[in-house]
Amino acid sequence: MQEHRSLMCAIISVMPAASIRARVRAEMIGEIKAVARRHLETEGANLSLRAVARDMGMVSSALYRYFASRDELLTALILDAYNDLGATVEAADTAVTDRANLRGRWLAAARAVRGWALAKPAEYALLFGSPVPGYAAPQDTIAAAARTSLVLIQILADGHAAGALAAGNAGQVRLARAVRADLSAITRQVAPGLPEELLLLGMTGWLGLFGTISFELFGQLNNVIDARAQFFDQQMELMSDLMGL
Amino acid sequence: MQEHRSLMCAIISVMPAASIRARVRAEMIGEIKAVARRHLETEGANLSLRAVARDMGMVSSALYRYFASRDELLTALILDAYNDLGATVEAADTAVTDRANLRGRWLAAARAVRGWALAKPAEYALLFGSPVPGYAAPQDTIAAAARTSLVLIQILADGHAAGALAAGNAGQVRLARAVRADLSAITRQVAPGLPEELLLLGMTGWLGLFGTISFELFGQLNNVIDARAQFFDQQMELMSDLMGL
DNA sequence: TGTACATCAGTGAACGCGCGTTCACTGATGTAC
DNA sequence: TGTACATCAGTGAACGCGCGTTCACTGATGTAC
Repeated sequence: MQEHRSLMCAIISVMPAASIRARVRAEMIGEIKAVARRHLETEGANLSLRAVARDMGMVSSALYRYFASRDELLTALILDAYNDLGATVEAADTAVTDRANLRGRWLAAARAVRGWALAKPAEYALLFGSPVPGYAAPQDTIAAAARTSLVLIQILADGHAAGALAAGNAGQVRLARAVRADLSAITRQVAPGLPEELLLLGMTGWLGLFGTISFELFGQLNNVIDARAQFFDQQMELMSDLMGL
Repeated sequence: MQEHRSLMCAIISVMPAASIRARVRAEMIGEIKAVARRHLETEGANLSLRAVARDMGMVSSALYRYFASRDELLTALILDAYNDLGATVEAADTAVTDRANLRGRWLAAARAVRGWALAKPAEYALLFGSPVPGYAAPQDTIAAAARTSLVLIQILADGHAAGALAAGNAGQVRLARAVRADLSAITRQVAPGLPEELLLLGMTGWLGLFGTISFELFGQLNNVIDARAQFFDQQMELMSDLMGL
């Protein structure tokens, strides 16, 4: 963040006057979102424009120079959060140098999701918690939302291409026709050639991953499991076995 | 509900005068909660006492004769919801006459959870969605919250007692010490003798169950899976295999 | 059986606060000649 | 290089609405003698 800001200053100093205003504007938008994110932490999705403005030492109407409405600000936050999570998980996967180590990549990605969620619980809740009443997510968020899942699908696809997943549980899956149709619509778009049976197992892992994190964050593991990190790892190992990674 | 009410009238008619007031009071409380539940549907957890009062044709301050605060009403709703879900799942399990049909019992229980969630999405979100900001669930809810999980644990325990789960995946689980401690604290209380490895698999099923439903209800399956019911069944079959049911 | 009293449900006004959004405005910054 | 104009950020007041909670009160219902 700090570096980001000084980098911006450097950029500004070499830019023509015309874009300074644009640059400052971009920084303002960033700052508003940062303050709003802090508010999410305590208030949940009941984000108050006035409170954000107050924290920035501005009058509430000034925010309308940057966002046309409260919903638009919320959308920006959601989009950022999806991208932030996606980038984090992509980085975690990429950091595993042995690309053939599928289990290692899965575990790294899964732990990255959990780490991000624990670090930014309010944003996690915004993405994966109960829908905000009266708010409808626009189409723009779909691509950003997909980034995280694509990492997992890529791991499966890599394994399949290398023939490493032949011995997994995929052979035992009997797919219902309608489910196969849904799944093949996905593979067609993002991983041609990936068997639907394998993708089903991948979704099991995906659901188990987010299910475990949601239960931890939303309090369902209170008084049940204390060794959270180890429990999570244990569950992810099981998912890994299931997928044949 | 209709029957319930006429039953109450019958009861009232044979009761001493003193308890009529108490009876009416109980009915009032029930009606307030019913209206509040309807409001949850559209407003999420941002429940407004004034709106509830308005819908009942009362002045908002009148509600304070029945609930000391908004939080107390919320708590009552949460408690009711946990018990309602618990009773529904218990009934679904009990309805499977062949008690040795573990897979059938698991699927029946799982489908009951999903059916309840789809029928009462707002209440599901209240229990399993993002925590309500500023609201802390009191201890009273713990027992009610456990009812649903107990059904699943009982299925595992029955299977274990019958020796039916010996061939499952439990043998391959290597438990971390701290996780084993957490799990054995649970078995000691509710299912003595149940191996911790088996309970871990049970929790995987539990997490997969709620993870799948949450993703469906909270919109994460939009544009991904259309054949919801069949997809759910497919996932639950996989969980069933995993647990060895 | 009848009367005095206590209990309780519900009222209506008020307190003190919050919110999103609009609008006419002031001044500073950037643009074009 | 200097000046007239356009753009834009931010102000402050207002609109019209919401909220939870308290409090003194009225009247009806139940209780005790």
